[in-house]
Amino acid sequence: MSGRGEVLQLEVLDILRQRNKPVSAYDVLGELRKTKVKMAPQTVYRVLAALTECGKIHRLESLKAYVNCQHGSHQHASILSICDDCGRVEESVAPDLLAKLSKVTGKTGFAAQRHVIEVHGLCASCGTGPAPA
Amino acid sequence: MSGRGEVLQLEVLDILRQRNKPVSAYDVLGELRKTKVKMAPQTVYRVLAALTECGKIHRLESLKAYVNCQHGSHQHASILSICDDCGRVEESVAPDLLAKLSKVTGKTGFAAQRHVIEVHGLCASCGTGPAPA
DNA sequence: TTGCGATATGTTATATTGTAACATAATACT
DNA sequence: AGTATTATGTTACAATATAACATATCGCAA
Repeated sequence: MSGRGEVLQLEVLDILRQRNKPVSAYDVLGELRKTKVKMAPQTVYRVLAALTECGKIHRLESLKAYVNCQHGSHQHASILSICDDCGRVEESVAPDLLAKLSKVTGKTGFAAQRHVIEVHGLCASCGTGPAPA
Repeated sequence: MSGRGEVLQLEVLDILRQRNKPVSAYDVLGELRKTKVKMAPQTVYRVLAALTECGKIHRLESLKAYVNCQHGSHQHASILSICDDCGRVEESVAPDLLAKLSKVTGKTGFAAQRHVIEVHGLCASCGTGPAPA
């Protein structure tokens, strides 16, 4: 393993941390291009894949976007709550729920390998006092 | 509500039923274009959105594709098991699990509205005897 | 029944997201 | 050093999705 790409990984991680919201691959690309004009999509996707793989970021399938992992990194699947109003994402961990899920899907002999759990709704701030017009 | 678009809905539903596997919007488009040369993406997406809305089909976010609902139609969120080998999708229903999920994500005051649950893995046929080389 | 507002559908164009394929460079091993 | 292997850079393009506006249909009131 080289150490070249790792600098870029940190840079991308920083971008996600600063935004603290879901960011699309092309947004990341745009950010990177501010300093690296020749940056290509492929490169960004590779970095995002690497970061996702090692659990430092999460991909939000239903938003086609990425967020920084709030726990720094972890292996077990996350439950991601997406506020459809403010866009912020909360991360929950519930191993027992994952186990139950595997059990449910396993009834037919299905062997679960990767869980994608995304919950859309409204976060506490946006749900309670939604500031009427 | 008109009855014009409903014919198209049935046609799309038929395509998904016949394939019995996840189908991309553009695959559906291609199929439709066999008889309707001028069919446009927008139209297909609108039909798919309508069918999804009323629960007759499900969108697989992690595959960017759609499947026919195995139960004909329903309102509660489905748990979709996707076999990464043969591509087939199984559908589970587990209201208690959804309730638990809402409870977990609700700890912070988050109000869940829509659950996206997709499980990748291997189905019974593909997992047990994967036909060695 | 006709006129009009609201809604659905058709059409064109374009935006966004994602990868294939190959060139080049770094690494690791003999 | 020489060479196989893996990572990275680069170009081009494929696949997915939506904006914006035109046209048609419907529901309803005057």
